[in-house]
Amino acid sequence: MVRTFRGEGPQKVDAKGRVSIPASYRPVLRDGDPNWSEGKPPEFVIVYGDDRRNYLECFTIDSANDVDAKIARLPRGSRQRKRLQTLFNGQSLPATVDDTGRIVLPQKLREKLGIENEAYFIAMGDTFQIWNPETYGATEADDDIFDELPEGADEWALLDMVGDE
Amino acid sequence: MVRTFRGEGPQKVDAKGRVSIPASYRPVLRDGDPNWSEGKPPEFVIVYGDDRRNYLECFTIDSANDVDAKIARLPRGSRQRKRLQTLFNGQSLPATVDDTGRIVLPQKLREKLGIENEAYFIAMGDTFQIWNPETYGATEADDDIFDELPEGADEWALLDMVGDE
DNA sequence: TTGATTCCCATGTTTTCCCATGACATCTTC
DNA sequence: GAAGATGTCATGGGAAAACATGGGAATCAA
Repeated sequence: MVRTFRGEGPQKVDAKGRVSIPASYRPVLRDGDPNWSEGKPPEFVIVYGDDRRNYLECFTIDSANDVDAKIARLPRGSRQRKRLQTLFNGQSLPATVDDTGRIVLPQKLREKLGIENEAYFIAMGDTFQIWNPETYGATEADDDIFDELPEGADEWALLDMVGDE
Repeated sequence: MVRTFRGEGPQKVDAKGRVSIPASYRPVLRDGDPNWSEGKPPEFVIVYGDDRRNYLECFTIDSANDVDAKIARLPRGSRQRKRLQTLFNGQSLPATVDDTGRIVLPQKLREKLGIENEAYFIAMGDTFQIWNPETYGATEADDDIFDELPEGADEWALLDMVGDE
């Protein structure tokens, strides 16, 4: 079973909003879709959020279900639950990978991100993100936690902040 | 089986009160209607409540049955039970999706919400809501728990308030 | 009978589907 | 090991289907 997205890179977006999903993500999407079977197109979930969020976050069906289950454990009517449902159920949409490995980014989302003819994909563990290439460059450059590490430390130092189990 | 509504957006309401149900909700409504079969129009339940409630909450037949079952477990004659029955059985009505994917919002409900020619749909897990677009904008804007999160945190931080099992 | 409700048909637009092509990379086969 | 064969991938274009929305006639209800 494959469950972690890996890799990053730019991808062309055509006039209809179609984008190829990086080939290495596709098996992960398939495996993460409990309804998938040979011949059917894999489905997944795109979370776009409100205007503070300038990228798309993509979940396999399985991980989306996990999140939904977690949300469902919050007290009904609580503000957290409402907010999370707005984000995760409202400001999101189901997507389908077609048989050539593409998805369609609806115009609404392309406008939101300012994407015209290129999108930047980056793997993020059990999700992946889609950015406007320019936004991605800018945001990453000026918000890098690595810059805050002590001189000489390398990124793995961040891992030591996790307790083993 | 599809069970989670996803997506949001405005939808035109015509002079007769007709509104298109967002296409992505339709399969969920169908799957949630145990009586549905090819060719029949899917049914669901609209809860409108009293004047404290300024939106409509829509349930699939299945989830409406779940709610009814839960209510039935409350002590007969208890105030909670009475209140919930009033809301859920009394201040609600059955609805049918026609073959073009629309429903009719009765005039009474349009007046209650102040809806004239547009309605705002938003998915909320196993239900979806219908708002007057202005009311929705206003309510969301001034009650956002996200504004209270620490600088740099994103919405998922809200999820951490849930215990894992 | 008069307004409201339902049903049927119409239309412009958006999405989806199906087919096609060119770039690579790999595998074959002599 | 070189020319071709094969496969995957990214990308494009046109046709077909789905969708959102309107309008009118038929039906219903009070």
